[in-house]
Amino acid sequence: MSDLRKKIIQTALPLFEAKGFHGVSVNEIVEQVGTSKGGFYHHFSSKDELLFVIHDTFISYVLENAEKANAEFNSPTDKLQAIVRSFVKVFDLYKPHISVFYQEHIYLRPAYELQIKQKRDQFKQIIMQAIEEGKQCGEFRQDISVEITGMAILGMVNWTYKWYQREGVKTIEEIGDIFVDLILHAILHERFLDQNAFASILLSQK
Amino acid sequence: MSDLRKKIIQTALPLFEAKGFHGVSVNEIVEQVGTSKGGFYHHFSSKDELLFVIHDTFISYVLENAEKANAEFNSPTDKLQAIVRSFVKVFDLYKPHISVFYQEHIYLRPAYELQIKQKRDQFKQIIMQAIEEGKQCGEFRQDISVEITGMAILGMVNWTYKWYQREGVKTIEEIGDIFVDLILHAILHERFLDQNAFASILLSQK
DNA sequence: TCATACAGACCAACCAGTCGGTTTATCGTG
DNA sequence: CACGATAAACCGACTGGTTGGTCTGTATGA
Repeated sequence: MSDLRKKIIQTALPLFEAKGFHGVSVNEIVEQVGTSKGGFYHHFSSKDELLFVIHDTFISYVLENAEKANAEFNSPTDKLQAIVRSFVKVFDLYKPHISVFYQEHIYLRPAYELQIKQKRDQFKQIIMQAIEEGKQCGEFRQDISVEITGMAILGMVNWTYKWYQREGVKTIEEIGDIFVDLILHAILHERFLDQNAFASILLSQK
Repeated sequence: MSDLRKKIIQTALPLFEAKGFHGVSVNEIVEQVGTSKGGFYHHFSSKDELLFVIHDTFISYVLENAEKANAEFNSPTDKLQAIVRSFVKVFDLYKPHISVFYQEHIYLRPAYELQIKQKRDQFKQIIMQAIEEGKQCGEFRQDISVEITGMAILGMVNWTYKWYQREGVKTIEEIGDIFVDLILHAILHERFLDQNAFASILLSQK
């Protein structure tokens, strides 16, 4: 990929994050980059395409990782753990992307929106399926709602983009561990919850 | 409050929710309402004020409820339960407000932004304090991080605005119950987690 | 008569996107 | 290596359209 294209994306990202898609004009972007309107529109067909590219790089990465984790592990507990851990890490790598993703998705043109939605739904499906499996094979509690629990987990993790800071007291890995701990305490079947069994499950993944 | 002012807010809300603050022009709003630019600017000093009012009605309501719940109960478990339950209910009452709140807050002018941020921080503080108390008095696990757990709970609940639908299979009260159940399983001290003790805590609130 | 409520033509500012033109890199050929 | 040609990369003045906000005027009710 061309250098200028990369530089435009890198420059636009924090601007969008801070001021929103409509708070930043193309003129402002090209000025910051040190290029021109011509340069911009040589690499992007529209301002919307820039927005789409930002969305897509993030969601593609997340989906890929989730599919890997999903394929690698067998037990639902291990699967869910791996998915959550890798998902949380993304918030360190792609925080600006994610902020833009969740704040500005309304402004995506329908054709773009559709592509993004498909990948997002796939990702959601992977999580829901892991919970469903865990319920059926008895690792998770029988009395949890798959749908609501899935959305609760998604919400808990997704919300990280609102508050996570690289300079904070906890590293992203620590945050991931805490999330996994909370989730497993919340949904694991009682028989796995005594100290030793639980510790061994937690450690099995590290 | 004047009828027209109310009607403008009610009309603008779903428009902002669907198309975003910048996707809806003042002309479009006044056309839908059946009034004129003059009518609009007689009641609002700017388009931004309309955005602020939407933010403020929601966050003020949430904060008020949380303060009530906080004052009414003594044990941290009861407090946290009541706060979460009342918070979740808000997503049924104020869903459009909340969508706008989380999607368009970047576009608030600094002076408005500051007012909103203060109330939001107060609310956050109430939750954090409840968790801290629960830890100290032994109702909650000793090994949880107050900050991260608090943000996890906030995220789980806040994210509801992305998926909750009034016509869905679960009512908002049921969703609230599930959230409380997940949270308490995740953070309650083990000694409260055997079936009977837990059921009694859950029921004590209903 | 006077203030409040509303109407709607109007304006300055801004913005995404275009387009003719210029520079720079690439490469085949003698 | 030199040279010319072809295309890709980039420049920036310009435009058509839209937007938030203003201002003068009118109607209504106390």
